[in-house]
Amino acid sequence: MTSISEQDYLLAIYRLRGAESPVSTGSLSVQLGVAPASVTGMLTKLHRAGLVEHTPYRGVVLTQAGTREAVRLLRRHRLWEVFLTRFLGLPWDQVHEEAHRLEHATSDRVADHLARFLSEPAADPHGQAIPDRNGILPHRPCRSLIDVEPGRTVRIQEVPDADPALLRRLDAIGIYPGTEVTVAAHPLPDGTLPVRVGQDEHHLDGATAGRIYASDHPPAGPSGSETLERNKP
Amino acid sequence: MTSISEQDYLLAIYRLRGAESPVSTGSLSVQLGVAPASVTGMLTKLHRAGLVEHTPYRGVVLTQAGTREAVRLLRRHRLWEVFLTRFLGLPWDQVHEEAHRLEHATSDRVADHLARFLSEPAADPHGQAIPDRNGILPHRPCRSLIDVEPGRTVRIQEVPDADPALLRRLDAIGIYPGTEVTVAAHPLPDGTLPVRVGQDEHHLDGATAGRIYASDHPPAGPSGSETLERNKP
DNA sequence: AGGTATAATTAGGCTTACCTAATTTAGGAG
DNA sequence: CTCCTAAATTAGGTAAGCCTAATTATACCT
Repeated sequence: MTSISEQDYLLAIYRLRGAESPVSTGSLSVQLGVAPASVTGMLTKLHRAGLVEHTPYRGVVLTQAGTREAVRLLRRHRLWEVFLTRFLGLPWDQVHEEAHRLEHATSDRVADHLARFLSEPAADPHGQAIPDRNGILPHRPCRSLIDVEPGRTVRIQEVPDADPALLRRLDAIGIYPGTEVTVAAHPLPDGTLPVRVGQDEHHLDGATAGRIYASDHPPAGPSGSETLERNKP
Repeated sequence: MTSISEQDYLLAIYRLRGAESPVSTGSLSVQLGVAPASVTGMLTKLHRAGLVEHTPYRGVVLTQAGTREAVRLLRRHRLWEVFLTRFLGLPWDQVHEEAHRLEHATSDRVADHLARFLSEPAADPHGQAIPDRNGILPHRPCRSLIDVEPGRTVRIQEVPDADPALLRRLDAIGIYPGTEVTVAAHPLPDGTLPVRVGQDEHHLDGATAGRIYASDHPPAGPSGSETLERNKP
């Protein structure tokens, strides 16, 4: 039985790409708001439980079992985010925190019923993909805004979900999944990226632009295959 | 900030009528599945926090602050039970356990939005009243089945929510909020109470009958003021 | 190659919430 | 009124999960 703390660590490692490449103690310490020494202790514990491969001073990667558990949690988290925005009408900058608590209190049974109730959604309000009940994450081809060539118009697929202030800013300038934006130029000397949204031009700071993902789409047709639902009812 | 454990104790005390009269260490120990010594320790802690009035060897009562907190939790618990049965289609014998976990992961904000989404329900699937957001519990006049005079027909208002096996039995014989039952006779020597439900007669054991509550209602009209929703969709 | 800054680990403690075993209290029976 | 039993409390101990401080490893720079 994994505790809430253990679950938090597994999900944090997963979010830092720990299913693919080693994650440092330091980055986990920042992500979880915990002292580095505490991370080391927990990693040892998760290692003994077979959820993680930890090489001292070299970082940590999730085992298959650890990845499975992390994806289960990710599914619960994002399903709750969908429910909270779509049915309870919570603004998209508040649902991450709420879902973070609910994800640990959700049985498989409830998760599956919730997914069915929500019509098996493919993505949460921030556009992040929701794993299916077998842990399969649908792969969508998209790339970071900083990798888009200047002049190209793309459709926003995904924005970072954990920073409420950032989400309110993005909402204010109209950037959310489904929006069309045009990258206006190369990044400026100050590191910001000029983008056009509708008639307006905004500058996104580099860190933000790097964590917004978009897909190319036929410039001719205004609507692609399927449009993600809006974050507010 | 009250911990999950503290919350469990407060709600357990409340359920044992600890807002009205003293509750013993032993009954809490049974209710929570914890050693009596652990209860004493936690009561001391809750006492220091001003949530509880504890007189050693004499039992514990909730203070006003403790009652307020317990009722907040009760509201969350029962709101989730309504959601889980009405929208997710979970059977009524499973929702207590699920709601017990969710209640601790629910902010005021989510509780209020959930209540609005559910149309401010007055009772959970077991007929137990849901406090409003100010902590006011609607009072419904009803009495235990063992207090009903033989021959009288009453309408079931409330059944105990925590025992899945019992709930499945009640469901099988058609006893749930809204059902009309007739108390067929005085309790038998073996302690069971004969009741008629539709055409069938069943014997309820004393402990069960004592925890089922019913209201008198006009024998003429088949439907009272408002009928509680059924436990399954 | 050596020295040093940074990151990670070990060592030692604290708090929460539980346990078992020993002791104390309350309250009824004789 | 005293004794006895059941219930409750105190005493002492464990496991999780966090902390700070001290130590050790890595890797970069000259």
